Amino acid sequence: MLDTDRLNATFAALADPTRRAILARLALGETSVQKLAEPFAISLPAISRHLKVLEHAGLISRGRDAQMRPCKIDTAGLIGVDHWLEEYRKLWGQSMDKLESYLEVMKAQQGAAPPKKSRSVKRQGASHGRKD
Amino acid sequence: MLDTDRLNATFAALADPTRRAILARLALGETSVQKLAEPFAISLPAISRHLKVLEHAGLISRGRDAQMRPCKIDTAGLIGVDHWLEEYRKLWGQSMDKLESYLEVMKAQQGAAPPKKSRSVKRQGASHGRKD
DNA sequence: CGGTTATTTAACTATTTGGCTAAATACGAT
DNA sequence: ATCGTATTTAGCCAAATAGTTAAATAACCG
Repeated sequence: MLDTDRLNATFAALADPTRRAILARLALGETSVQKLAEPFAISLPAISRHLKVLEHAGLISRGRDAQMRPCKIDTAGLIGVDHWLEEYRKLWGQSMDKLESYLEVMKAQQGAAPPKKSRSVKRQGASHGRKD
Repeated sequence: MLDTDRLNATFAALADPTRRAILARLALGETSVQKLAEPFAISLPAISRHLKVLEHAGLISRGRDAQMRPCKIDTAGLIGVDHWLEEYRKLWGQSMDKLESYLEVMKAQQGAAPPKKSRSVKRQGASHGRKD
């Protein structure tokens, strides 16, 4: 798959709020299709198709556990976006400052805790309260 | 406009390779619609509509110069994407090394001292092959 | 004013997308 | 084998999208 097609697919996948919400849920950890479907008012087949789109976009991958197909985030798609964005970050000046302060923090902590940027990483917390 | 709608629009806009190419061109500087259209095999009205989509997505803005409507990048949309991505960056560990080496390069390039605040990042050709 | 250039709007068509329901498939348990 | 649960495929429809050409608008030029 060409880089260009992959980006087409990834951005297109991210353009749908239901799919972004699914991704937000998956950021908390692997789950079954049913569990993923719960918060939404749409049919299971609809969810199934959203998942196919996300998978095709390199945003999730799927395993097999009995009759379930647990989904988890695949970072490939996100990294693709991040990399694409890299070209443009120089356009809004803050990059250096941000990187600088981030690095400062890291050095101060010397490999102790993982990124302490903006939000905290709640492993268990249910509310990822995104309106997303 | 809700955050969610804005993201829908931005991601949808970025899902089209023509629009990404337009953005890549605009990263080099402001231009007229005609100039923007040149590299493409599609009609001017088609370009015009792409521009409308990009504008609506907060990715470009337009001025007026005689009968031309020069377009330039609006960082708002890109920053929106970057911010959305922030939630997910923790999922792929590489951040430290990458930031580290990036900063290293920057320091090497603009004379000894670490760029304290807001040093504008020089354009240094290099890296990222653009297939877009 | 009338002409030329730059860009947009209108009207139409083909394709894609997202949703639905009903039916099919895949496993595990009985 | 048959049943029950989990998920996908099929077929249908409505709305959105990307392209087209032709016509409209906007601003400058003589």
